[in-house]
This record gives sequence, structure tokens and C-alpha cells, in this order.
Amino acid sequence: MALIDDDLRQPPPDAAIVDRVVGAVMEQKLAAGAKLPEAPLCEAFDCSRSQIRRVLIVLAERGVVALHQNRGAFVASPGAEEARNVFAARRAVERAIVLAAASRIDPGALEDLRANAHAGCAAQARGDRGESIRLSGLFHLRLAEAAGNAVLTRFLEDLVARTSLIIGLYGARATRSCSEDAHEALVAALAARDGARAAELMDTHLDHIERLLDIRDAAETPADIRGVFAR
Amino acid sequence: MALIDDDLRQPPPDAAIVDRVVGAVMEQKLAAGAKLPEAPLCEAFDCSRSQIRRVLIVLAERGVVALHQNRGAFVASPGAEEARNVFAARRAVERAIVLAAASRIDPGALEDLRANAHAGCAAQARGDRGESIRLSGLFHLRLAEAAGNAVLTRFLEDLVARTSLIIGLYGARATRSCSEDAHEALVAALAARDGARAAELMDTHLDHIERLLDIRDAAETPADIRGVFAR
DNA sequence: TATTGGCGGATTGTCGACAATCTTCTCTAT
DNA sequence: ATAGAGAAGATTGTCGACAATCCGCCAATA
Repeated sequence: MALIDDDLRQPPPDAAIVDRVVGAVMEQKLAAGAKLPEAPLCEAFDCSRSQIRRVLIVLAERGVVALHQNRGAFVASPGAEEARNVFAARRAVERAIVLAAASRIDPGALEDLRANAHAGCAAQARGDRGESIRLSGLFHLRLAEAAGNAVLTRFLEDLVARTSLIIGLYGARATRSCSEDAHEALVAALAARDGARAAELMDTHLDHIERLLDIRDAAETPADIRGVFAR
Repeated sequence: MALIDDDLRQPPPDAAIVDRVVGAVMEQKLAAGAKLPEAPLCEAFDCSRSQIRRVLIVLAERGVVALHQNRGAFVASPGAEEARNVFAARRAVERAIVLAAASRIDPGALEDLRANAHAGCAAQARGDRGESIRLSGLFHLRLAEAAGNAVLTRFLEDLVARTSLIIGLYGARATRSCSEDAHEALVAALAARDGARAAELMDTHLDHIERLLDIRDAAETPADIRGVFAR
């Protein structure tokens, strides 16, 4: 029996909390603009306020939450320009990732991706939107890991989370997060070690997702009046 | 006369402190691995410990400092693999930046870059290493701003700072931070709106810098023994 | 009825104090 | 003389309390 780790739970490490919040954003459990008060977060992860505060700083740095002076933390709500910039950045980063992956991916990782693409296709076929989104994000992240560049992987983690927010904000209801066929085609190109083709497919894939969205700044709300004169 | 902002100085905002530290790293005033105790930082920016602590978290998130449990903050010291990954990421990010800049840069920004490249060349000619490094970094960052993608610009800010650390760690004494000719050639390609050529030049430029370095993991130092068994 | 002003509760920001850990110096024993 | 144990000092991590600010509600007035 464990003498340590008794029934009083120890608080999770910072990174775990960050991942949980990012995960919630990616699965669209947290909508863009949602308030994130400190007290509920403390209870949810039962930890101290200092820890939550630290986590919120990290999330802000990643562009997933926005901190407003004396008003607290909110899930980020990217405007039209930022949304387009995120997609452009993703194209740049993922292009480099597939090029690297094409030349160094191992059979195990390849099979992993294939299974993921297949499962995603199935989830989408049976209308399981949440699982489909989750698997789609996971596909891109696993691919990044297979490319073996931790710096690019880190960049992509942030971009994927922000993309989820963007899809939630600008996505029409018909939007499927990822056409899973594209993932399977990508796996095929990677299996053939055809980097150029994989890069082309990835670019088309991301462009397709962006085109399915209606990225336009919303008409100014009463709240914007505040922003105009803020500071 | 100013009634506000009297002679008791208010502490600078977090972002200002972050920029100062990043700037010090870029100008090689702070060597990789240097310890950053909280108390001296508090005095330097005369601010509270909580603020410094917040800043250190941000810097850690950017990969510029490393936080060790109960040991404090240190300027990051990228290993060989991380160093190569940073260069690969820079190639990906800067390629996207020059492609965007080639089609949308305005004459003013172009002239700004030209002047920077010229000044950098002069600084290098007269052996002013510090100024040369500073201008070189500035060139890439200004170019990123001209590309108009804040997300990519942010990525590049981190990468440039980390590159400075890498050059400090692996650069032979003969290493010039940037062959400034490359910057002038880049400006010419941008002026001609030749995105493909600019991308090619940038890739060569970064590759050249990387090749001038001797990126290999050092033999394990006594200090590393601690790290191996830490935790 | 709609807008303004003000009050109370709630939330956030900051500071100081204390506990935990690490580092360094000293002393001792082999 | 060197290695190891131990104590003193310094540094970091965490918590709680207090001040400052914001939000929602209610009344008052035009």
C-alpha cells in the first residue's frame, strides 16, 4: 500500500494544468472569450491561487488566453487579422514539419498516423464532432513529433490550439474540422518518402480548412466603444 | 511641471523588463548558462520579487531562460540538437516572412532595411562586434515586421534571441554574426519583389551562419553530473 | 421609461513573512 | 592533505492577508 500519495491529493504540476486547459480549448469545451476566474480554476485542479496565476501567464504567452488588467483572464478571441496570421504561420511551420518527417519518419510512427487518420475518418462518418476534432489535432501534433524538431513542435502546439479557437469563432456549422481524406493522403505521401508532395498536400489541406471559414471581423459591439478609448 | 511621475520612479511594466533581458542576451551581455538571481534583478529594475518572478516565467516560456527547481533561473544553454532545431525553425519561419514581405513591403520599410544593412556593414568593417550583432538581429526583426504577420514575428523574436545564445556557445572567434552582404542582397531581391529569390537568399544566409558554427555537444562537465541525477 | 449615480459583494493585484532547499564554509577524522 | 559531515547563510518557493479595482444591483431623476 502506498504511504506516499495518500488520499489527500497533491496538486498537479503546472505543465499538467496548462495541458488540461489547452486540451479543453482544442476540444471546444472552452469557447473563445470565455472568462477564466481564478477561484473556479483553483477548485477544479485543487491548487493554490499562485499556481493558477502562474499557469495563466504561461497560457497568455502561448496566445491561448488574454489577460486584462484588473479584469482577469479570458480565453483568447483572435480577430480576423490574427486568424489569418495563424493560418499563414501554420502553413510555414507544418510545411517544414512534413519535409522533415518525410525523410526521417519511422514505420511505427507512420502506422500510428495511419491509425489516427482512419479513426478520425470513422469518427467523422458517425458524426462524433468532438472526437473528430480531438483526433484531427492529435494527427498534426503526432506528425510534428515524428519530424523530430521540438522547437517546431512547440510552435505547432500553440498554433493548433489557436486554430481551434478560430474555427469555433468563424466556422460555419457545416465546417468539418479536417477532411480526413487529406490526412490519409498525407500518410501515403510520407510512406512514399515524397516530401515535396507531402508539403503540397499539407498546404492544400490547411488552405482548404481556412477557406471553409468566414474570417471577418464582427461589426463593432457596444463593448468596442470601451476599447476605442481604453488607455 | 509634472505632478504625476514625480522623482520616485515607478517600476517598468513586465514587457519592458522582458525586452531588456532579451536585449541583453542578443547583445551577448548575458552568456548562456549565466545565473539570474532574483534579488539583483529586483535591484536592477527596481521592482518587486513577484514581478521578476512573473518575468522569469515569460522568459522561460520563450526558451531564453531555464528554470530549475529550487535552484533558480539561468540563461538558457541550448544543446546541439536544440541548436540545430532552432536553425531549422528559423529557416521555416524566415522563409515565410520573406515571401510575405516581398509582396507587401512598402518603400519606407525597404529604405529602413537598406540603411540597417549598410550600417551593419560599416560596423562590421570597423570591428564593432557588439553593434554588428545588434544591427543584424534588428534587420531580421524589422523584416518580420514588414511582413505584417505578428504571429510569425513573435516566433522569430524568440528564435533570434536563442540564435544569439547558440552563436555565443558554438561560434568560433572568427564567426561574424551575419555576412552583411547577404542582407544587402536580400534587400535588393525584396525591392525587385522577387519572393522566390529572396527566400533562396535567406535560406542560404541562415545555412551559412549555421555552417560557420561548430555545433557539437560538449563533453560532460562536472556540472552536468548534477543535472543527470537531479530529481 | 431610460439613463445616471452610488453602494455592496466579488475578484484581482501586490506585498510581506515563513518554510524549504541549496550553497558554502568550517571542522574533524582518517 | 584530502574527504566527509555539519552548521550557517543565502536563495527560492509558497501561503495568507490586505488594498485596489471591477461588476451587478438598486434607487433617484429627468
